[in-house]
Amino acid sequence: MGTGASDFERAVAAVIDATGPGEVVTFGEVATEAGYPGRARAVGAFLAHHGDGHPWWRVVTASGRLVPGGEDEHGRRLRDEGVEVRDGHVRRPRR
DNA sequence: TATCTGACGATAG
DNA sequence: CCTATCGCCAGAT
Repeated sequence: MGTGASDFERAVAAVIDATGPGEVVTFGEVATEAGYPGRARAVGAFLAHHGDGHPWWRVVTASGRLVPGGEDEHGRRLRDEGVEVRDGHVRRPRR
């Protein structure tokens, strides 16, 4: 076994799992931090299918936009950690 | 193998 | 703030 998850998924999961409460990161940031710059979409795909078990709610788009279709739950989770959420979007983590 | 889709990113209008 | 377009990659069909 060793072939289950790819290095990409493993690295991405590690970065997301390394985030702390109240901390917000973007998909592109996670990809870059994981060592795979430009794979922001792959990060989203990973969370969409394997996000369970990881603090996926701490990951938002580069514009601070929350998960489309799950803004209510996403925003609720972030607010629960002390993150300022405004109308389905969080204060831009990147300026 | 080709094509489509999508929890992305950036730029342009 | 919005849509449109292009570039990017992984998984599904």
